[in-house]
Amino acid sequence: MPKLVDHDRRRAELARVVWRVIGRHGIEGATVRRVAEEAGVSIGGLRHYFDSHQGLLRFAAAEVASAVGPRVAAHLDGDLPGPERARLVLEELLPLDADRRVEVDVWLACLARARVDGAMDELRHAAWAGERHLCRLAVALCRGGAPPTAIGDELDERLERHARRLHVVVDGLTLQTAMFPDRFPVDELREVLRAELDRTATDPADR
Amino acid sequence: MPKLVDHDRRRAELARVVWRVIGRHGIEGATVRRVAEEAGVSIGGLRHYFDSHQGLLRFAAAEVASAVGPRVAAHLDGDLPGPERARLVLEELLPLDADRRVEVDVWLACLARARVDGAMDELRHAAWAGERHLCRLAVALCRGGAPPTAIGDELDERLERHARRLHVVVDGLTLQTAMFPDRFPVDELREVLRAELDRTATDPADR
DNA sequence: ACCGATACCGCACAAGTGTGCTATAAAAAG
DNA sequence: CTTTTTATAGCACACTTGTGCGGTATCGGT
Repeated sequence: MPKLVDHDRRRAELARVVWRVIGRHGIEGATVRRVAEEAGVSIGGLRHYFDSHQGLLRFAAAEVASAVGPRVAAHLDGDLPGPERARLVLEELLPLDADRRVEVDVWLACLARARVDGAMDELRHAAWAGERHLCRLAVALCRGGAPPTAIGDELDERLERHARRLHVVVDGLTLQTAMFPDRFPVDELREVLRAELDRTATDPADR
Repeated sequence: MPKLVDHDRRRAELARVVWRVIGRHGIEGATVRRVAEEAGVSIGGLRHYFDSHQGLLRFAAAEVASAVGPRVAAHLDGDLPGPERARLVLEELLPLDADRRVEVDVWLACLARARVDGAMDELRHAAWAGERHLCRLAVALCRGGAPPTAIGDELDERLERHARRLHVVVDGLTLQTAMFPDRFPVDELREVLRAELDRTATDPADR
Protein backbone atom coordinates (compact mmCIF):
# COMPACT_ATOMS: atom_id res chain seq x y z
CA MET A 1 0.00 0.00 0.00
CA PRO A 2 1.09 3.58 -0.48
CA LYS A 3 1.39 6.30 2.03
CA LEU A 4 -1.54 5.01 4.09
CA VAL A 5 -3.02 8.39 4.88
CA ASP A 6 -5.46 9.16 7.63
CA HIS A 7 -8.71 9.35 5.75
CA ASP A 8 -10.55 11.59 8.18
CA ARG A 9 -7.69 14.02 8.53
CA ARG A 10 -7.25 14.26 4.78
CA ARG A 11 -10.94 14.94 4.31
CA ALA A 12 -10.76 17.71 6.88
CA GLU A 13 -7.77 19.23 5.09
CA LEU A 14 -9.58 19.17 1.79
CA ALA A 15 -12.62 20.75 3.44
CA ARG A 16 -10.44 23.72 4.46
CA VAL A 17 -9.44 24.07 0.83
CA VAL A 18 -13.12 24.20 -0.06
CA TRP A 19 -13.50 26.97 2.52
CA ARG A 20 -10.74 29.00 0.91
CA VAL A 21 -12.25 28.58 -2.52
CA ILE A 22 -15.75 29.52 -1.36
CA GLY A 23 -14.32 32.52 0.44
CA ARG A 24 -12.63 33.73 -2.72
CA HIS A 25 -14.96 32.63 -5.51
CA GLY A 26 -18.27 31.97 -3.81
CA ILE A 27 -19.97 28.62 -3.63
CA GLU A 28 -20.65 28.59 -7.36
CA GLY A 29 -16.92 28.89 -7.89
CA ALA A 30 -16.22 25.87 -5.74
CA THR A 31 -16.13 23.42 -8.62
CA VAL A 32 -14.48 20.06 -8.35
CA ARG A 33 -11.68 21.13 -10.64
CA ARG A 34 -10.93 24.35 -8.83
CA VAL A 35 -10.88 22.68 -5.42
CA ALA A 36 -8.63 19.95 -6.77
CA GLU A 37 -6.25 22.45 -8.29
CA GLU A 38 -6.19 24.58 -5.14
CA ALA A 39 -5.49 21.47 -3.07
CA GLY A 40 -2.71 20.44 -5.41
CA VAL A 41 -4.31 17.11 -6.26
CA SER A 42 -5.89 15.81 -9.41
CA ILE A 43 -9.58 15.68 -10.00
CA GLY A 44 -9.49 11.93 -9.57
CA GLY A 45 -7.56 12.21 -6.35
CA LEU A 46 -10.24 14.40 -4.92
CA ARG A 47 -12.91 11.95 -5.94
CA HIS A 48 -11.05 9.30 -3.99
CA TYR A 49 -12.12 11.04 -0.78
CA PHE A 50 -15.47 12.44 -1.86
CA ASP A 51 -17.72 10.44 -4.10
CA SER A 52 -19.58 13.47 -5.36
CA HIS A 53 -19.49 17.22 -5.56
CA GLN A 54 -22.52 17.44 -3.31
CA GLY A 55 -20.81 15.27 -0.73
CA LEU A 56 -17.75 17.49 -0.83
CA LEU A 57 -19.78 20.63 -0.19
CA ARG A 58 -21.86 18.98 2.48
CA PHE A 59 -18.77 17.80 4.33
CA ALA A 60 -17.18 21.22 4.05
CA ALA A 61 -20.29 22.77 5.55
CA ALA A 62 -20.39 20.25 8.35
CA GLU A 63 -16.75 21.00 9.08
CA VAL A 64 -17.49 24.57 10.09
CA ALA A 65 -19.85 23.26 12.75
CA SER A 66 -17.13 20.84 13.82
CA ALA A 67 -14.65 23.70 13.99
CA VAL A 68 -16.82 26.05 15.98
CA GLY A 69 -17.97 23.49 18.53
CA PRO A 70 -14.67 22.96 20.38
CA ARG A 71 -13.94 26.67 20.41
CA VAL A 72 -17.12 27.55 22.24
CA ALA A 73 -16.69 24.56 24.50
CA ALA A 74 -13.33 25.96 25.54
CA HIS A 75 -15.04 29.08 26.83
CA LEU A 76 -17.71 27.23 28.74
CA ASP A 77 -15.65 26.21 31.71
CA GLY A 78 -13.34 28.84 33.05
CA ASP A 79 -13.03 31.21 35.93
CA LEU A 80 -14.12 34.33 34.08
CA PRO A 81 -17.32 36.07 35.11
CA GLY A 82 -20.49 34.86 33.40
CA PRO A 83 -21.20 37.81 31.14
CA GLU A 84 -17.63 37.79 29.90
CA ARG A 85 -17.89 34.13 28.99
CA ALA A 86 -21.19 34.76 27.27
CA ARG A 87 -19.49 37.36 25.12
CA LEU A 88 -16.61 35.05 24.24
CA VAL A 89 -19.02 32.27 23.32
CA LEU A 90 -21.09 34.36 20.95
CA GLU A 91 -18.02 36.03 19.49
CA GLU A 92 -16.90 32.64 18.28
CA LEU A 93 -19.82 32.70 15.87
CA LEU A 94 -18.97 36.09 14.46
CA PRO A 95 -16.43 37.04 11.77
CA LEU A 96 -13.98 38.83 14.03
CA ASP A 97 -10.85 37.63 12.23
CA ALA A 98 -9.93 36.10 8.91
CA ASP A 99 -10.53 32.54 10.06
CA ARG A 100 -13.98 33.15 11.45
CA ARG A 101 -14.68 35.33 8.45
CA VAL A 102 -14.22 32.50 6.01
CA GLU A 103 -16.26 30.20 8.21
CA VAL A 104 -19.13 32.64 8.10
CA ASP A 105 -18.81 33.00 4.34
CA VAL A 106 -18.99 29.26 3.93
CA TRP A 107 -21.85 28.95 6.33
CA LEU A 108 -23.97 31.62 4.68
CA ALA A 109 -23.28 30.19 1.25
CA CYS A 110 -24.30 26.70 2.34
CA LEU A 111 -27.35 28.06 4.11
CA ALA A 112 -28.50 29.63 0.88
CA ARG A 113 -27.82 26.44 -1.02
CA ALA A 114 -29.71 24.38 1.54
CA ARG A 115 -32.87 26.10 0.37
CA VAL A 116 -32.42 24.24 -2.91
CA ASP A 117 -30.15 21.32 -2.21
CA GLY A 118 -32.02 19.41 0.46
CA ALA A 119 -28.90 17.43 1.28
CA MET A 120 -27.88 20.10 3.75
CA ASP A 121 -31.27 20.38 5.36
CA GLU A 122 -30.43 18.26 8.36
CA LEU A 123 -27.27 20.24 8.95
CA ARG A 124 -29.12 23.50 8.60
CA HIS A 125 -31.64 22.64 11.28
CA ALA A 126 -29.01 21.27 13.59
CA ALA A 127 -27.04 24.47 13.27
CA TRP A 128 -30.08 26.58 14.02
CA ALA A 129 -30.83 24.58 17.13
CA GLY A 130 -27.20 24.77 18.19
CA GLU A 131 -27.05 28.52 17.78
CA ARG A 132 -30.27 29.00 19.68
CA HIS A 133 -28.86 26.80 22.42
CA LEU A 134 -25.77 28.97 22.66
CA CYS A 135 -27.95 32.06 22.91
CA ARG A 136 -29.89 30.51 25.78
CA LEU A 137 -26.60 29.63 27.37
CA ALA A 138 -25.42 33.19 27.01
CA VAL A 139 -28.59 34.44 28.64
CA ALA A 140 -28.08 32.08 31.55
CA LEU A 141 -24.45 33.16 31.85
CA CYS A 142 -25.45 36.82 31.91
CA ARG A 143 -28.18 36.35 34.46
CA GLY A 144 -26.51 33.76 36.58
CA GLY A 145 -29.41 31.36 36.17
CA ALA A 146 -29.30 27.64 35.57
CA PRO A 147 -27.97 26.91 32.10
CA PRO A 148 -30.08 24.77 29.77
CA THR A 149 -28.88 21.19 29.77
CA ALA A 150 -29.85 19.65 26.45
CA ILE A 151 -30.21 21.34 23.09
CA GLY A 152 -33.83 22.28 22.67
CA ASP A 153 -34.48 23.00 26.33
CA GLU A 154 -36.31 26.29 26.53
CA LEU A 155 -35.89 28.82 29.29
CA ASP A 156 -38.85 30.42 30.95
CA GLU A 157 -40.74 32.90 28.81
CA ARG A 158 -38.93 36.04 30.07
CA LEU A 159 -35.47 34.69 29.39
CA GLU A 160 -36.50 32.91 26.24
CA ARG A 161 -37.40 36.27 24.80
CA HIS A 162 -33.88 37.45 25.48
CA ALA A 163 -32.47 34.34 23.79
CA ARG A 164 -34.60 34.95 20.72
CA ARG A 165 -33.44 38.53 20.53
CA LEU A 166 -29.81 37.57 20.94
CA HIS A 167 -30.20 35.01 18.21
CA VAL A 168 -31.60 37.64 15.86
CA VAL A 169 -28.85 40.08 16.76
CA VAL A 170 -26.10 37.52 16.24
CA ASP A 171 -27.50 36.59 12.84
CA GLY A 172 -27.87 40.24 11.93
CA LEU A 173 -24.29 40.95 12.90
CA THR A 174 -23.19 37.92 10.93
CA LEU A 175 -24.97 39.01 7.79
CA GLN A 176 -23.92 42.64 8.01
CA THR A 177 -20.27 42.06 8.70
CA ALA A 178 -20.05 39.31 6.11
CA MET A 179 -21.74 41.27 3.36
CA PHE A 180 -20.53 44.78 4.24
CA PRO A 181 -17.19 44.40 6.00
CA ASP A 182 -16.20 47.90 4.90
CA ARG A 183 -19.30 49.55 6.32
CA PHE A 184 -19.31 47.57 9.53
CA PRO A 185 -15.90 47.46 11.23
CA VAL A 186 -15.25 44.83 13.86
CA ASP A 187 -15.08 47.19 16.81
CA GLU A 188 -18.59 48.37 15.98
CA LEU A 189 -19.62 44.72 15.90
CA ARG A 190 -18.12 44.18 19.34
CA GLU A 191 -19.85 47.26 20.65
CA VAL A 192 -23.30 46.18 19.47
CA LEU A 193 -22.88 42.71 20.86
CA ARG A 194 -21.63 44.01 24.20
CA ALA A 195 -24.56 46.41 24.45
CA GLU A 196 -27.04 43.62 23.81
CA LEU A 197 -25.42 41.39 26.39
CA ASP A 198 -25.43 44.26 28.87
CA ARG A 199 -29.10 44.62 28.24
CA THR A 200 -29.62 40.93 28.79
CA ALA A 201 -27.70 41.10 32.04
CA THR A 202 -29.15 44.24 33.59
CA ASP A 203 -32.59 43.76 32.07
CA PRO A 204 -34.01 47.21 32.70
CA ALA A 205 -37.57 46.78 33.97
CA ASP A 206 -37.87 43.79 31.62
CA ARG A 207 -40.64 45.38 29.64
CA MET B 1 -43.67 46.93 -36.53
CA PRO B 2 -45.15 44.29 -34.31
CA LYS B 3 -46.94 44.74 -31.05
CA LEU B 4 -44.70 47.64 -30.09
CA VAL B 5 -44.35 46.68 -26.45
CA ASP B 6 -43.34 48.99 -23.63
CA HIS B 7 -39.73 48.04 -23.15
CA ASP B 8 -39.44 49.09 -19.54
CA ARG B 9 -42.64 47.39 -18.52
CA ARG B 10 -41.65 44.19 -20.26
CA ARG B 11 -38.28 44.21 -18.57
CA ALA B 12 -39.99 44.62 -15.23
CA GLU B 13 -42.30 41.70 -15.99
CA LEU B 14 -39.38 39.50 -16.92
CA ALA B 15 -37.59 40.55 -13.74
CA ARG B 16 -40.54 39.21 -11.73
CA VAL B 17 -40.14 35.91 -13.53
CA VAL B 18 -36.50 35.90 -12.46
CA TRP B 19 -37.71 36.45 -8.90
CA ARG B 20 -39.98 33.42 -9.08
CA VAL B 21 -37.21 31.26 -10.48
CA ILE B 22 -34.71 32.38 -7.85
CA GLY B 23 -37.31 31.80 -5.16
CA ARG B 24 -37.82 28.24 -6.33
CA HIS B 25 -34.44 27.15 -7.65
CA GLY B 26 -31.99 29.57 -6.11
CA ILE B 27 -29.84 31.98 -8.04
CA GLU B 28 -27.78 29.20 -9.56
CA GLY B 29 -31.00 27.81 -11.00
CA ALA B 30 -31.85 31.10 -12.65
CA THR B 31 -30.32 30.18 -15.99
CA VAL B 32 -31.25 31.98 -19.16
CA ARG B 33 -33.10 28.97 -20.47
CA ARG B 34 -35.13 28.39 -17.32
CA VAL B 35 -36.14 32.04 -17.06
CA ALA B 36 -37.11 32.08 -20.73
CA GLU B 37 -39.17 28.93 -20.35
CA GLU B 38 -40.87 30.18 -17.20
CA ALA B 39 -41.66 33.46 -18.94
CA GLY B 40 -43.07 31.62 -21.91
CA VAL B 41 -40.64 33.17 -24.36
CA SER B 42 -37.75 31.77 -26.31
CA ILE B 43 -34.17 32.17 -25.29
CA GLY B 44 -33.67 34.67 -28.09
CA GLY B 45 -36.70 36.63 -27.02
CA LEU B 46 -35.20 37.05 -23.61
CA ARG B 47 -31.93 38.25 -25.04
CA HIS B 48 -33.81 40.93 -26.91
CA TYR B 49 -34.45 42.69 -23.61
CA PHE B 50 -31.30 41.71 -21.75
CA ASP B 51 -28.01 41.55 -23.53
CA SER B 52 -26.46 39.22 -21.03
CA HIS B 53 -27.22 36.89 -18.18
CA GLN B 54 -25.41 39.18 -15.79
CA GLY B 55 -27.50 42.11 -16.93
CA LEU B 56 -30.66 40.11 -16.39
CA LEU B 57 -29.72 39.25 -12.84
CA ARG B 58 -28.55 42.74 -12.09
CA PHE B 59 -31.79 44.23 -13.33
CA ALA B 60 -33.82 41.72 -11.35
CA ALA B 61 -31.89 42.67 -8.23
CA ALA B 62 -32.38 46.38 -8.87
CA GLU B 63 -36.08 45.75 -9.32
CA VAL B 64 -36.53 44.66 -5.73
CA ALA B 65 -35.19 48.03 -4.61
CA SER B 66 -37.55 49.69 -7.07
CA ALA B 67 -40.42 47.66 -5.68
CA VAL B 68 -39.70 48.38 -2.03
CA GLY B 69 -39.14 52.10 -2.46
CA PRO B 70 -42.70 53.18 -3.28
CA ARG B 71 -44.13 50.95 -0.59
CA VAL B 72 -42.14 52.57 2.20
CA ALA B 73 -42.80 55.99 0.70
CA ALA B 74 -46.51 55.31 1.03
CA HIS B 75 -46.10 54.92 4.78
CA LEU B 76 -44.04 58.05 5.22
CA ASP B 77 -46.81 60.58 4.98
CA GLY B 78 -49.95 59.66 6.84
CA ASP B 79 -51.83 60.55 9.96
CA LEU B 80 -50.81 57.54 11.99
CA PRO B 81 -48.65 58.05 15.07
CA GLY B 82 -44.91 58.04 14.51
CA PRO B 83 -43.98 54.71 16.10
CA GLU B 84 -46.73 52.99 14.15
CA ARG B 85 -45.41 54.41 10.89
CA ALA B 86 -41.89 53.35 11.83
CA ARG B 87 -43.12 49.80 12.26
CA LEU B 88 -44.92 49.81 8.91
CA VAL B 89 -41.82 51.16 7.18
CA LEU B 90 -39.48 48.51 8.52
CA GLU B 91 -42.02 45.76 8.00
CA GLU B 92 -41.87 46.49 4.29
CA LEU B 93 -38.32 45.15 4.33
CA LEU B 94 -39.26 41.92 6.04
CA PRO B 95 -40.68 38.70 4.57
CA LEU B 96 -44.13 38.98 6.12
CA ASP B 97 -46.01 37.58 3.15
CA ALA B 98 -45.27 35.59 0.02
CA ASP B 99 -44.43 38.66 -2.06
CA ARG B 100 -41.98 40.13 0.39
CA ARG B 101 -40.65 36.66 1.01
CA VAL B 102 -39.55 36.22 -2.58
CA GLU B 103 -38.09 39.72 -2.60
CA VAL B 104 -35.95 38.84 0.38
CA ASP B 105 -34.88 35.58 -1.21
CA VAL B 106 -33.79 37.41 -4.33
CA TRP B 107 -32.06 40.09 -2.35
CA LEU B 108 -30.07 37.70 -0.20
CA ALA B 109 -29.08 35.66 -3.22
CA CYS B 110 -27.87 38.72 -5.08
CA LEU B 111 -26.06 39.98 -2.02
CA ALA B 112 -24.11 36.77 -1.85
CA ARG B 113 -23.35 36.95 -5.54
CA ALA B 114 -22.21 40.55 -5.26
CA ARG B 115 -19.27 39.29 -3.21
CA VAL B 116 -18.02 37.65 -6.40
CA ASP B 117 -19.74 39.40 -9.28
CA GLY B 118 -18.70 43.01 -8.82
CA ALA B 119 -21.41 44.13 -11.21
CA MET B 120 -23.83 44.35 -8.30
CA ASP B 121 -21.45 46.18 -6.04
CA GLU B 122 -22.92 49.60 -6.64
CA LEU B 123 -26.42 48.29 -6.00
CA ARG B 124 -25.28 46.54 -2.86
CA HIS B 125 -23.84 49.67 -1.31
CA ALA B 126 -26.83 51.75 -2.33
CA ALA B 127 -29.14 49.26 -0.69
CA TRP B 128 -27.12 49.30 2.51
CA ALA B 129 -27.22 53.07 2.66
CA GLY B 130 -30.94 53.04 1.91
CA GLU B 131 -31.69 50.55 4.63
CA ARG B 132 -29.62 52.46 7.15
CA HIS B 133 -31.48 55.61 6.16
CA LEU B 134 -34.80 53.91 6.82
CA CYS B 135 -33.57 52.82 10.22
CA ARG B 136 -32.60 56.38 11.06
CA LEU B 137 -36.00 57.49 9.86
CA ALA B 138 -37.65 54.91 12.07
CA VAL B 139 -35.68 56.17 15.05
CA ALA B 140 -36.77 59.72 14.33
CA LEU B 141 -40.37 58.60 13.94
CA CYS B 142 -40.25 56.76 17.26
CA ARG B 143 -38.66 59.63 19.12
CA GLY B 144 -40.47 62.47 17.40
CA GLY B 145 -37.19 64.06 16.39
CA ALA B 146 -36.33 65.70 13.12
CA PRO B 147 -36.02 63.05 10.41
CA PRO B 148 -32.79 62.85 8.43
CA THR B 149 -33.15 64.63 5.12
CA ALA B 150 -30.68 63.07 2.71
CA ILE B 151 -29.41 59.51 2.62
CA GLY B 152 -26.18 59.41 4.56
CA ASP B 153 -27.13 62.05 7.10
CA GLU B 154 -26.25 60.72 10.50
CA LEU B 155 -28.21 61.41 13.65
CA ASP B 156 -26.48 62.42 16.84
CA GLU B 157 -24.49 59.70 18.53
CA ARG B 158 -27.23 58.54 20.92
CA LEU B 159 -29.81 58.04 18.22
CA GLU B 160 -27.30 56.76 15.71
CA ARG B 161 -26.64 53.89 18.07
CA HIS B 162 -30.31 53.03 17.98
CA ALA B 163 -30.30 53.16 14.19
CA ARG B 164 -27.32 50.80 14.03
CA ARG B 165 -29.03 48.38 16.36
CA LEU B 166 -32.27 48.49 14.40
CA HIS B 167 -30.34 47.85 11.22
CA VAL B 168 -28.73 44.78 12.73
CA VAL B 169 -32.07 43.54 14.05
CA VAL B 170 -33.81 44.02 10.72
CA ASP B 171 -31.06 42.13 8.92
CA GLY B 172 -31.13 39.40 11.53
CA LEU B 173 -34.87 39.03 11.21
CA THR B 174 -34.49 38.95 7.45
CA LEU B 175 -31.90 36.21 7.52
CA GLN B 176 -33.67 34.10 10.11
CA THR B 177 -37.11 34.21 8.58
CA ALA B 178 -35.75 33.68 5.09
CA MET B 179 -33.58 30.72 6.00
CA PHE B 180 -35.72 29.18 8.73
CA PRO B 181 -39.33 30.09 7.99
CA ASP B 182 -40.55 27.05 9.88
CA ARG B 183 -38.62 27.88 13.04
CA PHE B 184 -39.44 31.55 12.98
CA PRO B 185 -43.15 32.28 12.43
CA VAL B 186 -44.20 35.72 11.29
CA ASP B 187 -45.95 36.69 14.50
CA GLU B 188 -42.72 36.08 16.37
CA LEU B 189 -41.02 38.31 13.83
CA ARG B 190 -43.56 41.06 14.44
CA GLU B 191 -43.14 40.70 18.18
CA VAL B 192 -39.37 41.08 18.07
CA LEU B 193 -39.57 44.10 15.80
CA ARG B 194 -42.23 45.74 17.92
CA ALA B 195 -40.18 45.19 21.07
CA GLU B 196 -37.12 46.78 19.50
CA LEU B 197 -39.11 49.77 18.32
CA ASP B 198 -40.63 50.11 21.75
CA ARG B 199 -37.16 50.17 23.15
CA THR B 200 -36.14 52.81 20.66
CA ALA B 201 -39.17 54.91 21.59
CA THR B 202 -39.09 54.65 25.38
CA ASP B 203 -35.32 54.41 25.62
CA PRO B 204 -34.99 53.24 29.21
CA ALA B 205 -32.22 55.31 30.79
CA ASP B 206 -30.41 55.13 27.46
CA ARG B 207 -27.54 53.13 28.87
C1' DA C 1 10.96 -10.96 -3.92
C1' DC C 2 6.50 -10.79 -4.83
C1' DC C 3 1.71 -9.66 -4.22
C1' DG C 4 -2.10 -6.86 -3.67
C1' DA C 5 -4.22 -3.20 -1.71
C1' DT C 6 -4.16 1.73 -1.79
C1' DA C 7 -3.56 6.61 -3.30
C1' DC C 8 -3.70 9.18 -7.02
C1' DC C 9 -3.91 10.48 -11.97
C1' DG C 10 -6.22 12.16 -16.08
C1' DC C 11 -8.85 11.23 -20.06
C1' DA C 12 -13.63 10.78 -22.01
C1' DC C 13 -18.23 11.70 -22.16
C1' DA C 14 -22.79 13.53 -21.69
C1' DA C 15 -25.21 17.26 -20.04
C1' DG C 16 -25.86 21.99 -19.44
C1' DT C 17 -24.16 26.82 -19.77
C1' DG C 18 -24.02 31.80 -21.99
C1' DT C 19 -23.97 33.97 -26.18
C1' DG C 20 -23.72 35.05 -31.35
C1' DC C 21 -26.20 34.57 -35.26
C1' DT C 22 -29.69 34.27 -38.84
C1' DA C 23 -34.47 33.60 -39.93
C1' DT C 24 -39.33 34.66 -39.56
C1' DA C 25 -43.69 36.76 -38.38
C1' DA C 26 -46.09 40.83 -37.57
C1' DA C 27 -47.55 45.37 -37.85
C1' DA C 28 -46.73 50.39 -38.32
C1' DA C 29 -45.32 53.75 -42.06
C1' DG C 30 -45.08 55.09 -46.85
C1' DC D 1 -49.54 46.92 -51.46
C1' DT D 2 -44.89 47.57 -50.33
C1' DT D 3 -41.40 48.62 -47.27
C1' DT D 4 -39.26 48.82 -43.03
C1' DT D 5 -38.79 48.26 -38.35
C1' DT D 6 -39.44 45.41 -34.36
C1' DA D 7 -40.43 41.24 -31.46
C1' DT D 8 -39.57 36.75 -31.17
C1' DA D 9 -37.72 32.28 -32.43
C1' DG D 10 -34.27 28.82 -32.25
C1' DC D 11 -30.07 26.81 -33.97
C1' DA D 12 -24.88 26.54 -33.41
C1' DC D 13 -20.79 27.11 -31.12
C1' DA D 14 -17.37 27.12 -27.59
C1' DC D 15 -16.95 26.21 -23.02
C1' DT D 16 -17.61 24.38 -18.35
C1' DT D 17 -19.60 21.21 -15.38
C1' DG D 18 -19.90 16.54 -12.69
C1' DT D 19 -18.79 11.96 -13.08
C1' DG D 20 -17.32 7.18 -14.78
C1' DC D 21 -13.47 4.45 -15.60
C1' DG D 22 -9.08 2.48 -16.71
C1' DG D 23 -4.24 3.18 -15.73
C1' DT D 24 -0.10 3.73 -12.69
C1' DA D 25 2.96 4.36 -9.07
C1' DT D 26 3.69 3.33 -4.35
C1' DC D 27 4.40 0.89 -0.34
C1' DG D 28 2.94 -2.52 3.59
C1' DG D 29 2.42 -7.46 4.31
C1' DT D 30 4.02 -12.20 3.67
